[in-house]
Amino acid sequence: MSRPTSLPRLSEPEGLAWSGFLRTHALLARILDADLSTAESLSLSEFEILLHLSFAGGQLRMARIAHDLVLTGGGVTRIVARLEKLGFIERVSCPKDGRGVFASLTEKGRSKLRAAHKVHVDGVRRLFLAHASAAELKTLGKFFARAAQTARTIGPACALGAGAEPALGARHTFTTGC
Amino acid sequence: MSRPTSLPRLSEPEGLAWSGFLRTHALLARILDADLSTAESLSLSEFEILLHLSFAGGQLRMARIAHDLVLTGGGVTRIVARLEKLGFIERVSCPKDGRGVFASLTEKGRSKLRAAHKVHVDGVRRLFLAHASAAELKTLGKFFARAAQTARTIGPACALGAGAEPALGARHTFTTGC
DNA sequence: CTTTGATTGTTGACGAGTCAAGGATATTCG
DNA sequence: CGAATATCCTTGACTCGTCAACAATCAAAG
Repeated sequence: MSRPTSLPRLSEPEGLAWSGFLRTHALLARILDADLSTAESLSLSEFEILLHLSFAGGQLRMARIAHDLVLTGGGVTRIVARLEKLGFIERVSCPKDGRGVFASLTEKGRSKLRAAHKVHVDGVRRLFLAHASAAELKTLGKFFARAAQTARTIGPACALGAGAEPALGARHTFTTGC
Repeated sequence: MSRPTSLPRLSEPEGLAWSGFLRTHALLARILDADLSTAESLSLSEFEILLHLSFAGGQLRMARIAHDLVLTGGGVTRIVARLEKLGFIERVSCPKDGRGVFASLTEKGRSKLRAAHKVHVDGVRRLFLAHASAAELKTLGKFFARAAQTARTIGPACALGAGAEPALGARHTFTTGC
């Protein structure tokens, strides 16, 4: 009875990889968020926006953040609103495009980020990086890059918002230009 | 200026692996959920509970589901309530333990699961499995197993609910016994 | 038996982010 | 120029799952 009938089953290694992926993500997200929250009163998604801004040189437009972090426009508006109220971010309207709004790291935000980053990196090393050799790490990186790439271009089976991407492949250096 | 000052940075392969992990999960979760929703009107978490029940032989106690799928007790109560209303699951109180409640797959639930499973597996192959060789798949599986294992036993830095696990290591066969 | 302590599942209150609608600005084309 | 169309951000309504409090039950110890 316990045999799940005739499901188009995954092989065992397939199943282990996939379910491991899901469970690991759920566990790590929960733990990292908890660590960050108790240590720095920042949620993981708030932190990730701060971090992403820093990587990009300090400011980024709302839509870009949403795309990069796989969030909704509305979602970003709200997270940024939170961060702004805390003084970690400033909204700066874009001069060249009347519709555009930059989320811009403040000095307070940068210093908060430094503190939070320590906690975060610590957790990532302990929970994630510690389990892979240098070679495995490279494999992981390439694998995820392929998967993410495909997911972004292919999208849902019932295609919705795909098509050739606009302009976010390479450049990730100083994005201060509008 | 664009250099993020003195963050205890991750090396490039480390950063790529970690951020790839996050982004890939976000993308795939979103797509798989959308596919499942439009094709079978089932959310990903609802589907996962159905699937997990099937794997376990048909029924499982609430707490066990919560543990295995990394959810909260309250969360499971609500998802199961939804599935029950749809007729895919039945609540059966546990005879040996007055507090216990089994979530039990109904025939309707099994057939729904079969349909949804097809869609799901299809997506997983296309978006995830397609990007790894057999060898890489094994590496992934082992890596995630180690990570999840550690995450479960170590838990948050500010330890909360860890300790030696109760009894869910091996047995995963016919769990029909109470 | 009874008391104390731990577990189990449910529920109200809430936070987070999605979705869809809407106002504002850009862009394209006639 | 002017109209049609697309993009950007925000907001109200809503869904989902968490958190904390609670009632019920079990387990251990006196």
